[in-house]
Amino acid sequence: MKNMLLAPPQTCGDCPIRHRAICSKCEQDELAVLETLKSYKDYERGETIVWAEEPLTHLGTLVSGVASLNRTLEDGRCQIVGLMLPSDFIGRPKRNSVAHDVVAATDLTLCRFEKPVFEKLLSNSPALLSRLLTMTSDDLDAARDWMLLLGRKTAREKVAGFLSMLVRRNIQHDGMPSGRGIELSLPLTRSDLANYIGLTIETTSRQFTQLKQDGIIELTSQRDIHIPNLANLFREASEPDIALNG
Amino acid sequence: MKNMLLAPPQTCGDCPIRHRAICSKCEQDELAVLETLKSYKDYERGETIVWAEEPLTHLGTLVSGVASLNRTLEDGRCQIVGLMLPSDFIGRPKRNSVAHDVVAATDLTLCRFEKPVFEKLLSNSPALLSRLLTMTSDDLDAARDWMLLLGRKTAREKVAGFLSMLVRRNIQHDGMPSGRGIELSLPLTRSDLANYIGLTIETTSRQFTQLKQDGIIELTSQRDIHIPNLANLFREASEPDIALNG
DNA sequence: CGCACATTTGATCCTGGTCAAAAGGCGTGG
DNA sequence: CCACGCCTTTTGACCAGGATCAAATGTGCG
Repeated sequence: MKNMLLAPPQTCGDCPIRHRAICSKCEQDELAVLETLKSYKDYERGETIVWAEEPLTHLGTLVSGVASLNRTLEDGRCQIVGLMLPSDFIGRPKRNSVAHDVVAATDLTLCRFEKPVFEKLLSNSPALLSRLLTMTSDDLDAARDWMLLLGRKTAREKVAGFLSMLVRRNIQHDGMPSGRGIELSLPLTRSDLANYIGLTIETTSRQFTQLKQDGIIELTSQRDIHIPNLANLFREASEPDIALNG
Repeated sequence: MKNMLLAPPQTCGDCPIRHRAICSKCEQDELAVLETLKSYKDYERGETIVWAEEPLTHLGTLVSGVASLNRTLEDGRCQIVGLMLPSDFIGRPKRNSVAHDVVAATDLTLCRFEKPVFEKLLSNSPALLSRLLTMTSDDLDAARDWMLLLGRKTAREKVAGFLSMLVRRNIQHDGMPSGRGIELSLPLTRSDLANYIGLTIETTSRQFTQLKQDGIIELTSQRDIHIPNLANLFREASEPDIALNG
């Protein structure tokens, strides 16, 4: 067998992302209902979870792994318009399709509900509805941040900006690192990465070697990065380093 | 006086955007409550309605005119990350600031609520909450569409794509045009437009003259455009012309 | 009419794209 | 354990689309 996925949690109480997913505002009684209606499904790296413009049958939360939202033009040009990490919500209620493919960037596990079932839950649970609004608003803010990166930043800033984004999302959930440095593991291939930041693989690669030579990052392996100084990275990304204060 | 704005409607019943704004799903009783709490405010072209990272005191709906959401870097580079047209909702509940300036691109009128007041309304009205979720999801879809344009499209496609987007939004509200052609009035200066599609004013202008020479568009005045054939425009934008069917 | 500002046009430069080849990783099988 | 082949990533040489700098033209308003 190609790959063993971690066994998904059996109960919501054990769920590692329980406190930041769509269900995080639900009380015990609501949670009990969700528990009976959810089901887990695993996908392998490269599998398409949802096809653009095709009927959307399930909605759900990413429990582990990484997925990308891919928008592709007829001639093959591709832009990744969203990166889904554990606890992110995938799909859109009250719509029978979405405009992008959802693709497993790594092996991953989904906690799913059938779409009509979830829609009914939503209409009966203000906690769920309000949490989904907050998460959607956060996604919108992130998308707009990314528009600035795509529209106005240089290749070097784009790569540094991507790494900064990953660091921020790590910090958000794991807390501040003890020292000033930090370890990072890339969840994307160079090709995905390029499609996410609006460059070619070649320029992306070149910028990586540049940042390495300039001491901003250190590659411990193909996928693992050590960042000796976060402030330096944020500066290269032309981002305010608010994540370091507060 | 520099400019007379249209008098805003006195009652929600007269409101021109009543059926597609945040309040469109409210019943008469809820509407009556909103009526007592709303207030109108006019802004002149160029005025900043909300400053990025500054306390957000009001939320509301754009009644008339156009506003842009501007994200600006320290060195002056600017990207417009959203274009607000009448009926769009401005601001974010449960957050005390936003990451972008909101700027009046034309003279405009807002239908506003004080933020804490609106938040209370939201928590008591599923109709309001659910409508806001739908609108936010639509904004997210639009932002992701735009990421594709910013990250992967050529200058010519970007300009054509901008015009296509305007046409679609017009059609959405006014219905299909009778003939195959359509009139369009640009709500943005060249500079705003360039900042929206991630180009300089110079390239934007060059692409306009190109599209003009190629017969895709005809400029009747600086701001007014005639599009003889929509399908041609959509093709230049590398967009599927779904808006023409259905 | 004349001034201020927006837009267009022109000439040149440079960042990132393209095409091509080399180097590095990794799994399979001898 | 190593050799082979496949695929990903890096590096190189060259090209081109859009940026930059500068000037001309157009437009609205006092």
